[in-house]
Amino acid sequence: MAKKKTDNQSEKAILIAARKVFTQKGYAAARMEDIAKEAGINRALLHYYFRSKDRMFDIIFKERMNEFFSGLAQIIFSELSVIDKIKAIVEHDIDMVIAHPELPIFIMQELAQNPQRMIDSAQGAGAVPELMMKKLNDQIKAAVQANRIRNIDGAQLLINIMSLSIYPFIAKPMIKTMQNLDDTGFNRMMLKRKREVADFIIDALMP
Amino acid sequence: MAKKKTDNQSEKAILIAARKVFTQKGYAAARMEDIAKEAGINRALLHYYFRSKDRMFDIIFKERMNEFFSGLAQIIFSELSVIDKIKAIVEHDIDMVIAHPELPIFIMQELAQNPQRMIDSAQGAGAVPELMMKKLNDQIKAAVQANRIRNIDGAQLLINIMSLSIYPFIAKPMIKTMQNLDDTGFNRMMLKRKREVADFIIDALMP
DNA sequence: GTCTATATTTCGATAGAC
DNA sequence: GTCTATCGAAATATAGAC
Repeated sequence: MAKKKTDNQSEKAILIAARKVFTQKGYAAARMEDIAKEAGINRALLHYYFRSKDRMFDIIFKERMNEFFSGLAQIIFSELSVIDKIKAIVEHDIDMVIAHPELPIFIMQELAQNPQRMIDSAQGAGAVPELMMKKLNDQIKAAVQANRIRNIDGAQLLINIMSLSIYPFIAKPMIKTMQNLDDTGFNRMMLKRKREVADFIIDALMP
Repeated sequence: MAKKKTDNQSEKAILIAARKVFTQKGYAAARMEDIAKEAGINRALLHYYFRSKDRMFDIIFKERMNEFFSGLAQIIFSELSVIDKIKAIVEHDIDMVIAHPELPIFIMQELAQNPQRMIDSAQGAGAVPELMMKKLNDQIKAAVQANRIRNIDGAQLLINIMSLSIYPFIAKPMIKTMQNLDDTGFNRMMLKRKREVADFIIDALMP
């Protein structure tokens, strides 16, 4: 039963393989042959299921964009305090990139090649980005008025949180070399960093 | 005199073009034809001067790596105070990425594809990374003892500075869309951010 | 040194048998 | 649905004229 049909097993295997290869190598360097081999099937089948490399890439890219951004909105719209949201976003982002280390470079590299993808994606999300920023800024304003934190622009705060959480994984080869770490050591450092990043941001916001 | 020789004008034009095309598109997506067209010459000349795409890329990549890292060492080894070094690194990094916005993604993407490049480069620099970190950590220790700043690991501090300065440029398409900015607006925001990032870091370090 | 023409290889895509 | 074989386009690299 390694052959024939019924089951959409091959399609699933292809999607898993495509996700891996595209994410690791990027669109331009990814080869249909790589994906087929990774999926354990023939190149022709890729076209049977997905017609072209471009269409396959579109599917994978949208999926990965969603993976990258969806957690953030959920936390922002939750009822946590500002401080707890900072902690939650750092926790979420670092966990995400430990689980998917190549995701940030993949997303950012492909967005740089085709920024329109970001605009399309934002429109697909309706007014979510605007609502998110409003929710966050309102909450910051309240906390500032109660003298719980210093004033800061919500957008800048988000950029700071994501920078501190995600950039180290983008610069991973650099950090591993300079700190003389292997993959295990790097991940251990990043797990420890969760706490340090949250504290660092919170310290900077204390009045 | 648009033709014939003597002058190494063509070689220079090719290097400039290669730098631009490789940095914007990355190795895999860059085409020899793109580079030739950008340089205003024929594809065959690229091979005459540089033999292959790989050799050309090596030259450009090393050059750009150096461009990316050289400023940092200079500041670390200077005689500025810790606080002034933080300001100087932020200033330097943000200026650098405003001048060369595609540099960080280029470096990080290609390093991810071939981490060995980082190791080679670090060896080429001798013991510079180690010396750099020692110098910084000693200076931090002294400042902590004098109660001028809180304790922090030098490596973590450097990661934080570079994250806050460089990541926004890696995430540029994302930020432009979410903040509804054009390129001018984005750069204006980043220039303003110089001060904010330095303050943010320094606030987090105040005892 | 520079160009045109062409060789060579690689890759995405399709045809057709099973 | 899956495979083998092959087409045709694109991309790197080289040969050879000027």
